Amino acid sequence: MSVKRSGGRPANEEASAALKAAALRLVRETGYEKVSIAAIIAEAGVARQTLYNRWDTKADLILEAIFEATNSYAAEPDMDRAQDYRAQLEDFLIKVFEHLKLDGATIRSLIASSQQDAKFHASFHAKFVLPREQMMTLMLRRAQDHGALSSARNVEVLSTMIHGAFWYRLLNRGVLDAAFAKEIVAETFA
Amino acid sequence: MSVKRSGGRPANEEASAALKAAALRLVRETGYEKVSIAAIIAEAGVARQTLYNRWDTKADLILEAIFEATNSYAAEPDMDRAQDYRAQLEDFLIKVFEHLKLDGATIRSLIASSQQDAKFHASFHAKFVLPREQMMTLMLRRAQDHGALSSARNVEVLSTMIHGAFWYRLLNRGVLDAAFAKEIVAETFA
DNA sequence: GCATTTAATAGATCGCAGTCTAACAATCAA
DNA sequence: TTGATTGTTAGACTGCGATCTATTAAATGC
Repeated sequence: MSVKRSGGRPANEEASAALKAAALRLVRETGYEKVSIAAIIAEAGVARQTLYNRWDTKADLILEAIFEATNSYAAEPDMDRAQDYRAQLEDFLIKVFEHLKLDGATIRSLIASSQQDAKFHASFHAKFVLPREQMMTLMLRRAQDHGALSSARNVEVLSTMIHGAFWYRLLNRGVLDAAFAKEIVAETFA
Repeated sequence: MSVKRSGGRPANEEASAALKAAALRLVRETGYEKVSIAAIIAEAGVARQTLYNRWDTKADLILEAIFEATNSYAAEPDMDRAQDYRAQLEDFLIKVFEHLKLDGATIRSLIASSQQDAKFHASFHAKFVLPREQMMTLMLRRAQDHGALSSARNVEVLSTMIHGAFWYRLLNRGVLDAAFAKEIVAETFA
């Protein structure tokens, strides 16, 4: 996949790492909108163009920084619970909500950015949105295959409704807690 | 409600109307992001400060322009169908989706703006989001009161899931058509 | 008329994301 | 060593939303 290239100065990997670290720290500390590119490159100690050599926009940088820091958790459903599908969904939602306490504000800003920039929307959707949607659909389908969920239900639509519910709460600054997770599960399996 | 005031040049109502008309036309024609304040005031033939005397931000102006142009339709559920609650919800969703074909892109941009500006979020939520959410909850509650929907369901959560589903589709450029409306209704009354 | 108050206007200014330029640095191939 | 290629740097520049300034205009009360 790597492009053939002969010669040329190699990109400085430390610069990339410093930029991601600076971006993540500043954004979590100060908030996406209040952090300027100038502040990020000052903190990372690199030139402005070095950032734009690697990422197209501020949103692309922050997405990658957040993604690397968080794709380790809140990503996989708990397989120890493979027999109790309601509990598995509830645990999964609780873990997602837990993560949103840390990065919810940033993710809201990334969703906003994705509405204003078609190119960023495509990469945000592919890297962040779609995998989570597919995982949810998979969980529901397994529940359906094992009879925990009626075979008459449309799991894709249900998945959209569940994801939609917490996007809606996130974007409208509603409460995202364990009680809400329980309520979603109750409606899903009603 | 109007503040007592003696003297002072009266605000020019034509300027407000011209600004809203220019904003609405340009935004529908060109798209929210591509329309500049400079273009709007040029089209309306007023000074920049005149716009900012009336609205705090571009988003506030566009919200009011869209709102005045559209709160007439897609706002009320069809009372002729007060006996068939599934059909009433389906019709309502279809009407909302129909409107989104015209202004969906603009509303996406307003949702994005509301994530980046707390003050605008408050007014967008109060004027646009909350009334629609309450209407949906009311429809579901009536269905529940008449036995069309199980009394065990939580109508607030259901309302969030339904609204969430089409926010999610809207923000992710998914298809919002009559088939999706039918599917949502099917899952809601499942 | 005259002082006061509020609007409208043109245009300068600010802050910030993103682009462009020109000089310099690090690598490979010959 | 030399030339080609790509990366880094500092800083100028652009575009746009929003603010600020100074001047002029339209209303009121005395």
